[in-house]
Amino acid sequence: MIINMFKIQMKDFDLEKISKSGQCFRMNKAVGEDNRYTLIAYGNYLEIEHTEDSIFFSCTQEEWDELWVNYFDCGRDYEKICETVDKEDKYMKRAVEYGSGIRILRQEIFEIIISFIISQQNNIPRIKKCVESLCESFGEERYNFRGERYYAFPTAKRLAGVTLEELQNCNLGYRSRYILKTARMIVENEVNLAGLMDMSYEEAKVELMKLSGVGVKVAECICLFGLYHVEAFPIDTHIQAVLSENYPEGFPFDRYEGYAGILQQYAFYYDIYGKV
DNA sequence: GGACAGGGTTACG
DNA sequence: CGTAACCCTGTC
Repeated sequence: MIINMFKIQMKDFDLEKISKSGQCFRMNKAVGEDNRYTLIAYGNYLEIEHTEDSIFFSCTQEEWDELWVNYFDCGRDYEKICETVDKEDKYMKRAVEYGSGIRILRQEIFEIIISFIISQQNNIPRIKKCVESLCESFGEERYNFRGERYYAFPTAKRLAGVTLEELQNCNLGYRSRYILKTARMIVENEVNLAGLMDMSYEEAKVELMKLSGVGVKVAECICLFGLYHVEAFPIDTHIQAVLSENYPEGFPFDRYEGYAGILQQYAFYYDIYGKV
């Protein structure tokens, strides 16, 4: 059915959880297919099918090596990370078990910046709608291997050139102003995206907060999902509730130095979906 | 059907 | 430095 299926075996890889974990907004379950997902990233369209013992990707080995192996963070051992959780930490033990299969994707920086500006005071289904609307309106039109049309995420240059009225058609609410200003700042090189890659987490965070609509929380999300600083630990309303309920003495950041953000992702997922 | 909150940030006082 | 205002939808 799918042309150029590339097959791998990988543990800790659950598309359902990754797609619902609120880190990416363009990965979706294929309609009517339980184990198949579609994804648009870095301008490419990908289908993924999960069978009992293998995962199939609609790409060549070359494309896999060049892009997707890195995108799915295949070089990291998530099991090992989960094993470092304190046995006495019942909450985090449950969270990593419940969220087993979650990975942190290495996504495109500009897409992450805009997506997480949209995410403020917003919920995941609506964020997805907004992002998709933005892509349909301003993203480059392309065709997948099935001959179906899809849209790449808009470039900064394209967004910087639109009017506020045009943006508002995407139902972004008050975030339209932020997005337009941020896109323009990036095009004007007031914040240099390539430069961000070479900065430390703390430096990148400060730099990102120059952008309109980017405060502490959004900057930390961008660092975690767009720059792959897995030490970034964004605290939103969910995580805030988790911390005050389960870590009244404070979260053990020292124990998880350098990768606390990955545990944050498990906790976030568990808090949203794990409650009975 | 109106009120409210949803992965916050900005711009005031 | 605390707090209201900001858009827009889905949900109650």
